[in-house]
Amino acid sequence: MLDIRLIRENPDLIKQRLANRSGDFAPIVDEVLAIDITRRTAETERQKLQSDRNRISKEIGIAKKNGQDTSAIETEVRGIGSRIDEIGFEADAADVRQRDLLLGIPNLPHDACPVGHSAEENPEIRVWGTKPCYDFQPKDHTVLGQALGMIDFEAGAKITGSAFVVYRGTGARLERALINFLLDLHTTQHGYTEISPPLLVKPECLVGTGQLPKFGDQVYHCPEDDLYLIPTAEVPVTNLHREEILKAEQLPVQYAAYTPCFRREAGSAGLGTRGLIRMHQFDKVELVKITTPETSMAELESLTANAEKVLQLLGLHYRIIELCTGDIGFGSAKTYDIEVWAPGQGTYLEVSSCSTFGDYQARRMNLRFKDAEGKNRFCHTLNGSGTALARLFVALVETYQQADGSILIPEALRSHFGAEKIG
RNA sequence: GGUGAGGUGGCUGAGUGGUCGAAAGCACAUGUUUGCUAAAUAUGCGUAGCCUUAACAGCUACCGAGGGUUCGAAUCCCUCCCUCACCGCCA
Repeated sequence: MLDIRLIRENPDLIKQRLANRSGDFAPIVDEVLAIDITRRTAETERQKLQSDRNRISKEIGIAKKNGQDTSAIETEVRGIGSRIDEIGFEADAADVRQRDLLLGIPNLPHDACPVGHSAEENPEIRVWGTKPCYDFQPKDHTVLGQALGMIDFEAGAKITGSAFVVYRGTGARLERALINFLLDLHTTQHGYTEISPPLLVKPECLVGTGQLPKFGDQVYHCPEDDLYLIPTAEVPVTNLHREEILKAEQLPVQYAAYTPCFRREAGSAGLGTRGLIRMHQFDKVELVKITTPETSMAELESLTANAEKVLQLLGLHYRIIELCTGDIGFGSAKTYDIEVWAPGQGTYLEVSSCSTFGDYQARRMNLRFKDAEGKNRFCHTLNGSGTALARLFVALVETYQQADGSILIPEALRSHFGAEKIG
């Protein structure tokens, strides 16, 4: 959520910076400005009337104590009360409307975010490793995995539906080994505290991180309890500190959480995403940081480096893409995507998206810290996958496939997996 | 799910209709004093909104949440949430 004061004082600057995103938000900004005036006018009037009523009510109390008749003055105050109700209704309605509008405005792209219109303009920042060469035609993970009995799409479709998968045998074991490998790496080497959160959250948590109200069609909802299945651990973990005022010395907060993620992927059907690449449910280890405004940009670099370390240790070729203003997420101020090479696909797969949200999420969830001067300020929040499991699974299986269809397990993963190869 | 007891400021804890944003204590901050640690003493010490300002100040709201009664609610009524205890059920 953007600061209404900033919008009020620099409307043109705000519009200009939002114009670099995809979508036209100038009309919403104008509506916010108009409703802001309505709201404040009504609020001021209400407060004046409340002040009058408070003063007169006190006088009534004193008069009654002295045994005086107060019926006339009580009638007068009753009139003030009904006016307060009327103007208050107006003020509250404007307040709700203003907040709704503000929740629909995306974050301002950071100055360091490259300007561009679409994904084609995302600059490549760096590349690690090289594409592996094979003296045979590398196979797709669905072919390899199904031949080895690791993954079963038919079973997933049978018990739940399409885009759900059953891992079995060595497939399930590989998934579990990867989860443990990732959590161990981030908690013991990178200083993150492990979190295992609920997978169902209240709507206000999704508002806090930005999925609601605008992207409600992408999350699974349990209407009887008004709870949502998390689309990413970012939601429960960042919201751990919602409505809190942290002490400056607590920062940065660093959490690593493994959770399944649930996404409806509405509108994504038939987009040529075969196999494990786009599922309604997938595992992910998420990294979340809560920082001061001064350190967030440096923390984004270290967060990204922490995620990259995963691929380096597993020996998987990848590249870092920086998202341009036309392609960054709704709440993001600056984002790096990590894309791993999948030989069977002949393409790079996004396995991590590392973003700083500035104070955008913190405002939505009222997450603050007390600075050295004792002032309460909004924190900055960051998160990135460290990493998504299903696509990591794909890259691993496809990269380490052998001519005979077996899969070699990279050195770093062997102690977690408990074997050197599959098949 | 049932019954009972509770939810007040960072913490403890008063307050059952009237100048209560809320006593007191602790913690914290600052000053003073006894040449240090410590003690004593004074002052300050919640969050947000509105209106203003060079700054201060002022006003309004907030005592789990939301409604209601009233001229006036932390205090009375209703609904809900949470915590604790016991019972039932259960991985």
